[in-house]
Amino acid sequence: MPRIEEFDRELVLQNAMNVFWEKGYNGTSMQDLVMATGLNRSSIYNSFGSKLKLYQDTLVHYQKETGGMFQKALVKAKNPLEAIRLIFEGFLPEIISDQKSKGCFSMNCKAEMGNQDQDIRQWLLNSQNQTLELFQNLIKDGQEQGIINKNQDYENHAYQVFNSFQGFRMTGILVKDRKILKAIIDQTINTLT
Amino acid sequence: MPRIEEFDRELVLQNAMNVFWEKGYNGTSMQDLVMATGLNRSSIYNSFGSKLKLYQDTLVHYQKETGGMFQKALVKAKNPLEAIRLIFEGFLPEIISDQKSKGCFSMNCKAEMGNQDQDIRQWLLNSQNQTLELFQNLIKDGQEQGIINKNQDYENHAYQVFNSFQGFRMTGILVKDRKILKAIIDQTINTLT
DNA sequence: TATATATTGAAACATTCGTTTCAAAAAATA
DNA sequence: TATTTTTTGAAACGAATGTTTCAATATATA
Repeated sequence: MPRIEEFDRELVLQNAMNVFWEKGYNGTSMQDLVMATGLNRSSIYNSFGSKLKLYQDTLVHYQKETGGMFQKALVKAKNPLEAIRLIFEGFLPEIISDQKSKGCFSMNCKAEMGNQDQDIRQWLLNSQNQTLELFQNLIKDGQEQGIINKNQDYENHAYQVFNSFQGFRMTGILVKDRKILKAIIDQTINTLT
Repeated sequence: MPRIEEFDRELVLQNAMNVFWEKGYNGTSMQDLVMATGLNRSSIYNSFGSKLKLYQDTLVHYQKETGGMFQKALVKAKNPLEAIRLIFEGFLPEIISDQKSKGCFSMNCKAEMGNQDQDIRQWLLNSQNQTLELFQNLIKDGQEQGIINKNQDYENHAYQVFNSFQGFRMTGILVKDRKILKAIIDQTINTLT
């Protein structure tokens, strides 16, 4: 009996995400979202509840996207060390071609909303733990294979890589020079070998 | 002849900065600023021009503050390597005691406003260059003194330290464990020795 | 085809936004 | 003390904010 939703939910989330990404949560108006998604105001509220809920949905959408990039790197890599390198390098095209200087959606979210909304804060913590665990597992494997040094235990190594990765995303906002970015990746990998 | 300004300009900037820092530019309303500074609306406009100009003034105020912290580290340090360590460690108290999870004002600004206002973008670039030059000079000195390795030229080393520093400020938003933060600093210093 | 259900479009909601206005108040100079 | 200059307080500005409303529209089932 029900009339079915006409729009492509993932496409709407993609478009909404891009606006939030560029302007931030508070910098984005409902009117911006109406124009970017092509949906009517009432359709947005009917399907997503509120501006904040829609924002949270775009965060999950983003997580899926980046999760896919991580998986690609894991599949392509021949060993754990190369996997970490490929994860970093996977963001190079996005960083360099980012004409609008949107930066990283996740970092932007953390800076703007990490201390404003409890649900978002929890999402950020979960996302952080997921990334840390991924690095931890890779480094543990690498250490067992003798590819990665044991100067530090795998937890500390993982935090260091995580730290460097976050710096990488922030640096990439104003630094677009591939050579410099590559050097930063090299140095991060170097601390593991 | 003129009636003199009654308020302490630096104190007003300090209070305004704290609001912007916690809520972001777009998350802060003029009413927030009136309450935080104790000034009347018209006084704010009369003395600072607009919300955006006031924000820009708080950025400069912040730069003075952090510049002071950097100088303290330089004075206290016995060598360039220790200087870099002290710079990082100088932010530890702020990070750990940051109950509101405000993070780093400069990182927040970069994430939210770096692509929204040309003047702010330019300020961020200047600020970045200043920090990079500081690190470059320290590392060049350290290399000449034989304290810092020559695995990389001083420019690349500086970018790596800068990158790690930005990661440090972002990581510190959700990670408050002193041991972990110390380990991140240690690893950053390690790449230089 | 008739019915039930959900989505859609346009308008309106109260509230808040950043900013302006202007008369009253205050202080330094003459 | 009189004058000049600036700040201050309170109110008001139009525009924009996020959200709600509700009749009209569209569709899958019976």
